[in-house]
Amino acid sequence: MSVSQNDIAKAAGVSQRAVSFALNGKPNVSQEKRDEILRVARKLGYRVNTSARAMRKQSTEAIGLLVQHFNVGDSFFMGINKTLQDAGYYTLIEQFTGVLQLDEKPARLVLENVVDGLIIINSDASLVELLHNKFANLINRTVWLESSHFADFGCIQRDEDGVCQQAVKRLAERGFRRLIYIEDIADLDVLPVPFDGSKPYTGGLHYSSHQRRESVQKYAQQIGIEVDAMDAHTRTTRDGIEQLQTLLNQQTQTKTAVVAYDYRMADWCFHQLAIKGLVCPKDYALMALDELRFYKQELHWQELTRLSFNRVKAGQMAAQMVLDMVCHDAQPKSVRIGGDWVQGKTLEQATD
Amino acid sequence: MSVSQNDIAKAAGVSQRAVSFALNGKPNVSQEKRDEILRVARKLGYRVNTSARAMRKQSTEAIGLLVQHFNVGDSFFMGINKTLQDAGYYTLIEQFTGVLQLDEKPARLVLENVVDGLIIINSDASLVELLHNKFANLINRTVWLESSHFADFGCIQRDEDGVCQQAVKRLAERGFRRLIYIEDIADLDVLPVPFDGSKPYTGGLHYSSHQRRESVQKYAQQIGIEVDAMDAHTRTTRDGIEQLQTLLNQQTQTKTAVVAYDYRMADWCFHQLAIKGLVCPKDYALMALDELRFYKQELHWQELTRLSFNRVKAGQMAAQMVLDMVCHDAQPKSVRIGGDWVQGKTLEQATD
DNA sequence: CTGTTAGCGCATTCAC
DNA sequence: GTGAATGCGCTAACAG
Repeated sequence: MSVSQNDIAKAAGVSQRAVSFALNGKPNVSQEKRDEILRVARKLGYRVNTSARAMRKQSTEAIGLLVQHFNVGDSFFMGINKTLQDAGYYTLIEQFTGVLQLDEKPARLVLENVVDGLIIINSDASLVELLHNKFANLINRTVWLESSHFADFGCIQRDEDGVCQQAVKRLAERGFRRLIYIEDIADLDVLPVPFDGSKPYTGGLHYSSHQRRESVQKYAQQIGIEVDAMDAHTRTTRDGIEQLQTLLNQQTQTKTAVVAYDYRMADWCFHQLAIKGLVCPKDYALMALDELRFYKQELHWQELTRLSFNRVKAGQMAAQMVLDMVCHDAQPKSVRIGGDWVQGKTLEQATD
Repeated sequence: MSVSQNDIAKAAGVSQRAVSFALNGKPNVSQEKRDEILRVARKLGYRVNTSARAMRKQSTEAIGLLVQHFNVGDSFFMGINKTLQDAGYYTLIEQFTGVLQLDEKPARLVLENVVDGLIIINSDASLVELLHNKFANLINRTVWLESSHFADFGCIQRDEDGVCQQAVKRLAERGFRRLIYIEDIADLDVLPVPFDGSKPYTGGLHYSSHQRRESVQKYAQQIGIEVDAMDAHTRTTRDGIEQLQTLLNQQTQTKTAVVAYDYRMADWCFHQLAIKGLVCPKDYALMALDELRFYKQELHWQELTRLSFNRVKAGQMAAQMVLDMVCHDAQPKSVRIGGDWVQGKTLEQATD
């Protein structure tokens, strides 16, 4: 069996209170007793019982992470976990698919008093309602990271609009007068089934899908730049590339750039066009509105011009925000985070 | 404050024992009392206090996930979390960098009695020693997933050797008599620093880096196929592509295929060679030994011939294994999991 | 400055 | 079939 504070107290010939105080670095224990207690504790291999402490303190010192899917979360996770670790908090992670139901397993995180606070990544509106209706006590201890929900406090989003504005502005500066905006809004109902037979993510489209297209068009129009927007549907059909090729062939004298929704979309364009014999940047210019990468250097394709969103930092911010809520009952203001411009060779006239 | 079983007992006019028994579906409570208790519990919005239960049951019903980095874990996470959820267990996640020290934050997971079992992903030998020396009680409740450690039980690895054998065999069948094996063993000391200023992963090379090269060479040699092995160093220098191009140009009459360590390496080859004007599969054949993707369809590059490792399933196996250990004191046999051959257009003579 | 003691919420044993 | 009583390991109020 594991050794308790009581065991230490007996072994060291002191009271259990002294042990608790010594272990937690509190005053009112003489230095010699403190030293002796720590010595014995180490010798006996004492380890706190987190459950007991949590019960007593009415706080689990754990933060829950509710995610729709894991495949975009890695950089967020790193930032979040690092910050929580440093603050002495545990990270409890739970995946839910689509709309979270109260009777589902992932809901235990909020149902069973296991977390002091919550970080919710990539959620849609349904979860907001659920939390507001059923868990009002949690709502001001919840941070919404990259979720469609954006209220006065507790929300962190990438500044989609600002990023698009920056992209259009930079392209205009480089003389581009026509943009082909390409994204990949999959029809969620017809997505193929993953390996394990489970349902694919059906929580609705990420809000950025609409936002980026709209914002690019808006800012391009303001400066008088022409935009052709298209949807590649790479996950359901395979014919997007012909459409893109046709659009590129319409390129007359007007300098044209392909603006991809994100790194993957750009990747797909590059690959598919290469198969068709079109080489970037010789035959066309290309940039991505989002990078979706962990370490900067992990994007092998350093030639890609892109707006990179620092998700590690965003994760750190989210964790700090939830800690402020939990520890100081604060209501930290919501923020939108901009993107970092990374100039690569896939854009002609690289002048900076 | 939150409502306890005692509150329910008072409200329903029964004893607390009855409440506990009713809520946990145990016998020795009359049906009418049971119904009434459940009704009251629902009305009052009762939620279990996980800490109290854990303390009483001497088991937290939580499994810890110790990871070196998050960026390869997504598919593992999905499988693991799903299986643990279904079994009613929580998933506690903690990242550690390089060699885990006892006085470091991530070690709290094992230090503080917060988990019933452990899944360790991508660890090197140092952690094995640590656990054996200091936490003998945890060692037979630990599953090593994709870690360099491979003992009699509790280990799950991709069958590196078998996968390479399969790759060589299939390439031989298709008439390839020369292979260029390419990988990317970065010099870890000179890796650029990530966004956040933190140290990059320095836990040593993943064992597969050595294994794949060796196995490919071994099996090729057995059949009399020539192998040129090279290291691209894409993360530190940029000149790997010239070497690859040179090797490809040496292609005389012998049918040659490029065998990439993983999807990313293949991706890099494809991109860089495209920039040089070399198109796949016209100018060269290409395959990857590992896919590293979440959903099958998420690899936009469906043309890539690859050996795909089902990490979601591996994650499920890992979770099941740790549950068997925790719940039934079992010592499940270690396993090596093979790869699935996915035939794409990047390999000529696709005949199956 | 130190020891005693009372719960935190739950599962379970024991007497009835 | 049921209620009273116990203790898990810990923190903190209280008394000495």
